[in-house]
Amino acid sequence: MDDRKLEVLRAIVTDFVSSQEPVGSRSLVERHDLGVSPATVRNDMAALEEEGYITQPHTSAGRIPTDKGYRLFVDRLGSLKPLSAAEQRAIQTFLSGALDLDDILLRTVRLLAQVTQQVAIVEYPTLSHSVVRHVEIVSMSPSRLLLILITSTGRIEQRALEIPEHDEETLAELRAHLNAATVGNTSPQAAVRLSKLSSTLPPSLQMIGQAAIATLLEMVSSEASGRMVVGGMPNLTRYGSEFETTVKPMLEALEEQVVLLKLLGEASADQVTVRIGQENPYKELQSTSVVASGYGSQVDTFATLGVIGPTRMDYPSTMASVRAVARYVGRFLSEG
Amino acid sequence: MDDRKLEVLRAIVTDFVSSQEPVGSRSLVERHDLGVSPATVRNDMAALEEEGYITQPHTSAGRIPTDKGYRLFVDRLGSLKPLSAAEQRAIQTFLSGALDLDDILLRTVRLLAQVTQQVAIVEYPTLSHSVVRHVEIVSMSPSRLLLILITSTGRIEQRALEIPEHDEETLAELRAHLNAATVGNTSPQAAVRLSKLSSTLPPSLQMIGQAAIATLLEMVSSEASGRMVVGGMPNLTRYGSEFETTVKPMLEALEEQVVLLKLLGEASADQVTVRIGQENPYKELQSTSVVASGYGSQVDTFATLGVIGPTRMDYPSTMASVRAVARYVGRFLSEG
DNA sequence: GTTGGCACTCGCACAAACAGAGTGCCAGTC
DNA sequence: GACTGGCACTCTGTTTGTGCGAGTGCCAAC
Repeated sequence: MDDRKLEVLRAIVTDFVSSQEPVGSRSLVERHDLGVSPATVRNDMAALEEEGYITQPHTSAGRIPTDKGYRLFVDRLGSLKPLSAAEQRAIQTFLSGALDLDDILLRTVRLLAQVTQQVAIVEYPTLSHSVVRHVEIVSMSPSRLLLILITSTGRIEQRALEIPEHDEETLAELRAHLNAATVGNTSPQAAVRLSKLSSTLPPSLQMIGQAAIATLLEMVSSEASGRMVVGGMPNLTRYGSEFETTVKPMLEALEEQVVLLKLLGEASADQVTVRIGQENPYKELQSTSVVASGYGSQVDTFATLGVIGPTRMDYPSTMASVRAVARYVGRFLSEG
Repeated sequence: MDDRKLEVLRAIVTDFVSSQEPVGSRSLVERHDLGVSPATVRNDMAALEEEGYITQPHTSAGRIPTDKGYRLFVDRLGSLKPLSAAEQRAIQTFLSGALDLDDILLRTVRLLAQVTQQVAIVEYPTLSHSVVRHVEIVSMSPSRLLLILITSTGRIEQRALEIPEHDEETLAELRAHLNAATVGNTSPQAAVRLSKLSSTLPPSLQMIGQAAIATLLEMVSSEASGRMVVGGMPNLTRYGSEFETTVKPMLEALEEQVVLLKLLGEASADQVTVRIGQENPYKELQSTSVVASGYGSQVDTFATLGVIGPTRMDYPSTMASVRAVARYVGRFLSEG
């Protein structure tokens, strides 16, 4: 593809993103040193439109990028825009003094929303990549237990359990068994060992033990129920005009964890993925894009975080911010 | 105050709530059996406006209620509208099969949002009214502990703690002490007993113990950090027109836990409170109302739940729904 | 106290006219 | 062959003007 045509596309994308209005040939040459006349640009535009990278909302209006155009822009033209000094400083310091995992993720999502000026989403670290630290059994009432699972990333999972009857000694014994089987293991390992434990339990523990193990297995392998935090909702008001097409479907998606999870998708740490418009799996979200990245330690990916916004977003900046935050949080959580 | 004038006010409020348009004297007599002519109604309207209960957006438009008008309506005219059979059924069944506290509250907030068609908020049960069930200490790394507090309402509070060094035995001993001091006590009681414990710890536990007790005290008395769940955000799209005045400030409030807490205020169980327009503590939310109710057992109020929406909402229905849901959840949690 | 009538006031919807921005195409130039 | 200036054309958003309808306030009559 022609070099100048690419340059024109880049110019169109950046101008449209900043102005939100269709951009015409005249203003294009005025604002960018293309070294050619508007007429020439018009020819290039016609070609770009022919190939499906841009389109015009109506005859005799300027051009706006199509999803395909954005895609090309992101793939071939999008040098990540370096963060400002202030942003870098913010990212370096936003976690200092964080209390617990909840707090860390809350701060993360806020920061991400703030620097990108969009809606941010942070997934809780998934269990499968973390190591079981402790299993606790607590008696809530004569007929009710609470099983608690604590992992190396600080995540805590709880589940109630109905049980016919029990005494403290039995519970202590069971607790010891469960911990012996799981602590220090990753979730998949723990699952295997729990299954084995099930058949080797002393008779006195059979009743309660089986139920507890079943529940614990569920918890350990409950990847699907990945919790998440959302922030930056007020930024939605910046898209005032496109209420129906953008804001409404987005709010609906944000309400449904499952949808969100699917949207974020899976990404290994340090790799920023972009889903543009109809590339993403829900047709209601055709006019929104998702910029996501995995985060984690050098060896593991804990989970995913990202932002969601209108297709016409500032991809270079957003991608840079997402990557920077993901890296920092990953490192922070690995150390802790 | 004149009986008929009250009746006129009621008619104006209900009509305006359902149509969202200023209501005039003619349509008023057409839709309500007032038994008088439009001219008479006009006189009453003039009086009502004089007294500040209604106002007209511009000369020669119909009237709309003022906050004061809504207040009078709620106080003196608002017979709670009974729930539909479908709603009652929904409320009776929405909690069946709930897994844990998180799940219960999530379902609650969804239900509330659905039946009221507005944004719903549910506060987590506060610690002060619940009883400590268990305290757990988990070693996360050589220099790091995780303190976990479990209460009778199923709420779990966690906090990380930096510690110089420690071995398992010491921890076990400390755990025993902490549990002995707190289990079975309400938060305030536990706080007192923890303070006492602090001075009677064996020397071997002094170092770690002091730090742990300090942290635990914080957790036990951390009323302020009441967590909450929000749901029904998509309902915000129904106020499309009043973006700036209603939706934006609402989104901003929803992002800030502290603001939300203050908005919900405190209410004892089984008492529905309504804050209309500028009655609530944030001037940005002048055009929104909050309908809230405490929920809990017969003896205790656990926390508050409610909905937030535009001042022109259907108060009778909303209040009825909030009350019904609050009652049901309160009962459910008391039994569990 | 209530009612019918009437003059008056606005806001809003609709239409027509207009200005501006942008395009596509063509003929001329380097 | 690629680029440019010019020109006719198209379309939208805005402005301006007009008429309609809903609603009010007031007054005289019942």
